[in-house]
Amino acid sequence: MNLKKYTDYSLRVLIFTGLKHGEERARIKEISDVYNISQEHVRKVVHDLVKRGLVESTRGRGGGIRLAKPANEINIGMLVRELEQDFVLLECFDQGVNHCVISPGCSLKHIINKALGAFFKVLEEYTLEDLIHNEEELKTLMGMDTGDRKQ
Amino acid sequence: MNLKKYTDYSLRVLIFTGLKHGEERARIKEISDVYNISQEHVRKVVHDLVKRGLVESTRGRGGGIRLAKPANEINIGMLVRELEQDFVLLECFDQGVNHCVISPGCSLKHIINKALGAFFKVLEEYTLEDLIHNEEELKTLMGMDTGDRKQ
DNA sequence: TTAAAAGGTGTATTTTGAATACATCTTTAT
DNA sequence: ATAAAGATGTATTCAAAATACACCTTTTAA
Repeated sequence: MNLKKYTDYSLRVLIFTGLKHGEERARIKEISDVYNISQEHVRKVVHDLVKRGLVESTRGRGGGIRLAKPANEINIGMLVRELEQDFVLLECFDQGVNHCVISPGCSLKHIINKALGAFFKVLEEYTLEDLIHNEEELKTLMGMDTGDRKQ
Repeated sequence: MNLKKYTDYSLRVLIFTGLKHGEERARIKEISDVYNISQEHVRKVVHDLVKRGLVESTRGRGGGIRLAKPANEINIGMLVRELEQDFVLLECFDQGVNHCVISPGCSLKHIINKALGAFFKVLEEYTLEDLIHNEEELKTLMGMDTGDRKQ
């Protein structure tokens, strides 16, 4: 059982971006440096987040990305749901592939579904804001605490 | 997000086995036939369940497997936990691999862990007995309803 | 007006782990 | 003895994720 690294990266990109305020923008290069993830991956993730309407980007010199909406409107549960798309926890979750004869009378899928629901219910109680509430600590960890990162 | 097929298979093997009573035993061949899973895989799964002490097997003619303890003592949550072993939902779940700089101050892992806890809490409310409560229906679906499957 | 900085996009390759298959051994009832 | 049943280790296949590469477009400051 796992989530995709992609999901992990996306969340981290949002955390980083959420620490920028006003006209400040996060650059792919910065994000790539802070997390030690290749620019290529960050690019992909960012592009995807733009398509989903979670961040907005500006091209060209002085460009970068910033959140497309307030951090407290970005729900973690919904985010993870979107990023992970398919939840085929059991063969029978995917009609069309399923050929388990007992699935019509099998309670397992209901139980697993209920558990999955509980999983997301918890995630849905949080927003990006909860992930960046300790802004100063995070900035320190990222080496953004000096305030002069003009490169 | 997904579970291993292996986990799915294991649960199904247990369901089938749980439908046998008294001195009746389930044979790998039977299980393989009912679910249309190759004997090779069933073999692996069964072997694993034996090692985990969930079923006991008898070799030789007239052999087969049966539950090693009452169905209501086989907890679904514990089972899934065991079968899925590693839950590295985020990079930072695996110290040793993790190199995310913000992990010491990152709330995400706590949230995900809480959600995972909720997932298992639901599963832990059920035992194998709950999965075979509709014994007759399951037997019918499996083509075991005639009562004479002596092959 | 052009060069550099920034993101956009498609495709290719690598890696990993699950899924599957094969071969051969051991045990035991008849 | 032998056939039925499980035990076990290894090898192969396959798919998906992870990663890398190449090149395009937009913007703006010099």
